[in-house]
Amino acid sequence: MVAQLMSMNLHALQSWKRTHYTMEINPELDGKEVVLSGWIKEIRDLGGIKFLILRDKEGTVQITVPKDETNEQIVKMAEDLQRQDCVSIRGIVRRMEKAPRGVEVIPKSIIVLNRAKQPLPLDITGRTPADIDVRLDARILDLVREENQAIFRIRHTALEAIREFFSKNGFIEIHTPKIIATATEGGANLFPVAYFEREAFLAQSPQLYKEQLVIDFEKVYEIGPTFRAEKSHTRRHLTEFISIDIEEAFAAAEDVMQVAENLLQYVCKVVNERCRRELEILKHKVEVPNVPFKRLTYDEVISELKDAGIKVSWGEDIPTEAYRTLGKMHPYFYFIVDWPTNIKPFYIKPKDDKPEISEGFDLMWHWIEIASGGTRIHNKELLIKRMKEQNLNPESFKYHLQVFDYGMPPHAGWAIGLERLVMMLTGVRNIREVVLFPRDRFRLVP
RNA sequence: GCCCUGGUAGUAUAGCCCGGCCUAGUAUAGGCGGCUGUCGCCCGCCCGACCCGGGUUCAAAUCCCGGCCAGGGCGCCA
Repeated sequence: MVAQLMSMNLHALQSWKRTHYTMEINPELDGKEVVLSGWIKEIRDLGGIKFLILRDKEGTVQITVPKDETNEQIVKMAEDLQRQDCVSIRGIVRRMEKAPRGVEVIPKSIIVLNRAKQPLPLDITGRTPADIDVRLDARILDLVREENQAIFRIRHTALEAIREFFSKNGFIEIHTPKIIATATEGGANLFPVAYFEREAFLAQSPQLYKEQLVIDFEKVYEIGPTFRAEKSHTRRHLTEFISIDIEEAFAAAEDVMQVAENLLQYVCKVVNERCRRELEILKHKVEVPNVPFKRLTYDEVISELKDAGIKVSWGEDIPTEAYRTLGKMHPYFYFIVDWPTNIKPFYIKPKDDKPEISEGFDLMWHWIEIASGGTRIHNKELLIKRMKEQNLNPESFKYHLQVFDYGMPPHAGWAIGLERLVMMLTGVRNIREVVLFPRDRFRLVP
């Protein structure tokens, strides 16, 4: 019987066009006929009456089957339904105090569009929680859960807010190549790819392209994938992640730091306003930060750490343990500025009056680095000198360097890791939670 | 690259330290039956597991070695 319905339903689908989403069903529709489509989330059969929870992209609504007032065929079909079956239901809305949200739908007819194989690999209601590894193996089912829907709606809203912000502030969205011929920054490990008869790499950053493009567009931003072949295995690292990059002509570090703090403030505000329900589901609060954020110099950080009993020699990178301590002293957002030049990438500008200090900065959220950037070098000779100091071959940057002969303006920029930002907005503790299909040191599927 | 921890039914766990009482307990999912207002419904019955290989021992889920897989951390970074 099910098979028959499934073959005829394509033909019949026109008359089964959805009239409402679940969340649009309210007590005012009492007595109206509606058509709903979605998936069975939960089933509670009390014998003479059966309750089905139907889920669609907007939420859930209760379908109630009172067996003695429903025709036999519908009762039979309802008996047959299982979690995660895909169905369309035509029924009458009924105002009902005892139902969730004060409303339910009494089915007049049901079609099964597809069945789900039982038992499912994990509990879609989330009451028997599965490990992250199991969940990622069955990610599509995992994403059905309300908490995950909330996470990805927040991620969507954050991206929406980011684009709004950049548009309002005169930035143009760009897309630079992800298949590249040479390392963009040196240092970080790139994934090699077979590019016909040549070797190519997956881009670890749009850095050089976005700098070049300031000649043409002055203020650019890119939201796109970046790849890092680093063997990190932590809750805050991925091998593929989305980087939010900006570059601005005629600007220095302080100018783009202001862009960053204003952007973060705006994103927090928008997510707070537009994602109330999602934040409630996640039991998370987003605090809208005040601007300007604190600006700590590298020297101040070193000295604060020293007072806390952690010794970091000048010119060394700050180890994770030290960041954790620092995060406790400075909850929420703060910048670290005036980094030693030697621990920053070659394109970060040394200070004119004190070249051992750079105009690079990091933006921290508690102990996690959420963005980094700075004023860039726009003088070709200095850039070549810095490449050599970092043991990079200027010859392999020929196409980048030639652009500096075409009137490269002073410029500055930064990059924010989208996933780390979304961790902050959702309160989740594992970065893989905020990516649909995460890639890390060990996970390549699904 | 290095370090730590773990692997028991579809899922999540108890048991492991101190080997035998484990025919491996519980919850949830799944199957069957019952139940007319559930919202983690309830009740009864059923199905279903010790990661793989080797070793120690009269005896191994439990101790030892190796492998595989997973989680977390370091370095590096967003």
